[in-house]
Amino acid sequence: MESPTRKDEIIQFAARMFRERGFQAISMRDLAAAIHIKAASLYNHFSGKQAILEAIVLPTAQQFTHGMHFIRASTQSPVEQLRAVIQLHITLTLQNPDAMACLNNDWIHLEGEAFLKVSRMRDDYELSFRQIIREGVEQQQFEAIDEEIVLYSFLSTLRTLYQWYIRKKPVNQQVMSDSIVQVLMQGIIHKV
Amino acid sequence: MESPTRKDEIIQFAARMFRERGFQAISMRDLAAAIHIKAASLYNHFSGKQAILEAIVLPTAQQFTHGMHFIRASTQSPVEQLRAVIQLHITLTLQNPDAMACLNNDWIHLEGEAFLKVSRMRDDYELSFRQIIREGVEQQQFEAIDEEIVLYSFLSTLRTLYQWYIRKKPVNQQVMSDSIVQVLMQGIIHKV
DNA sequence: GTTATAGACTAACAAGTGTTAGTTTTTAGA
DNA sequence: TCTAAAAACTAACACTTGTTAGTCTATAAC
Repeated sequence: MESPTRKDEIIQFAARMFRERGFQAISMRDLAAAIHIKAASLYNHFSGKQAILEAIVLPTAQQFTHGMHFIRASTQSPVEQLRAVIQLHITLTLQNPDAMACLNNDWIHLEGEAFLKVSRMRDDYELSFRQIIREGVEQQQFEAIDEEIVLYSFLSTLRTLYQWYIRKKPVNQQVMSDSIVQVLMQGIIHKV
Repeated sequence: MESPTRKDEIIQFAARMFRERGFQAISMRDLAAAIHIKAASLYNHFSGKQAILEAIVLPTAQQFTHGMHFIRASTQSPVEQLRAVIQLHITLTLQNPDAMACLNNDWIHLEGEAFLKVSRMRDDYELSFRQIIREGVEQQQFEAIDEEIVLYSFLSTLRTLYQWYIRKKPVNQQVMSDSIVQVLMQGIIHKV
């Protein structure tokens, strides 16, 4: 009953096309044609275009929520938690870059309950992120810098990872992670 | 002949709406209604929807191109040039945040010559950015870090500035600039 | 072999899309 | 006041959109 083939194939193609041209720019006929199907046949698998978008975005958003909760529940120091968050973004991005793009660019086109759900998850995520930074400053692990700017700088960088990771050839996840951690944490200015 | 009122008003409204919901999600009737006009009347001012998008995106892109050329033509050190680039982004973003959003999110929906033009400008811009970083590393003003990751981290942060600057209340441009420069250049880790 | 089901199909709908043609109104300068 | 240009209008076009209804077909279980 749960043969994962067809439905998942649609999701995968949709994610790729939404990423490349945007949710609004892709019609059900475009999507169907890519799978060599007629548009009406998509409705055997999904209740509509919105349902496809939800099937892409919601699970991805939930992975971030769970990851962040796990990190916050740990006893790690702020520095270690921040490193773990970076690692979380890298892992999820490499795992499904197309879905990451949709989560970042097309979540606004969700409607009704799904939209509210993702909105809340984004808010919660940013809140947790902000708390890690605050604790790091309080414990003097971080400089006394503007929290909002750190949050925004980190999140911007991590959220657009899907646009850039390709340029690193056979992406060595550990090397990449170390580089990002160094740039974000230590800055770029040469020390002494 | 060059009364700037009506045409500019359309551009301004369009930029705001494109920013909020995306170029593809806004119809000519949506845009017209926002100005209390009928859709057909828009064609007295623009040849079409594409022309409106171009009128928003192209001038903004050109401002970046000119700014970068000016910086590269100077005799400043890599550190100073990088600081100037950050300043350029802040200035242009505060000057017209809606247009910045369109340049970042909707330039893909440009067609024909306009698309190619903006594509080239983006490539050139990134190339210059990369050169500044490279020279900084060569002259040992920067750490020996992964150039691509620095480029991507900086550009991601600066390009999404329009999403965040609002949270700083009566935006003091100098204070904001100093904070961003510090976070990006020096990192966040507390030193000794 | 019969049958149930998943998954494809055709045809069509109502609404919305960008755009054009032609016409009327408003505005501003002589 | 008259006139020419700017800018609004109505009406319609050809096409695309998401979606539905109803039907046919292949596959797998019994």
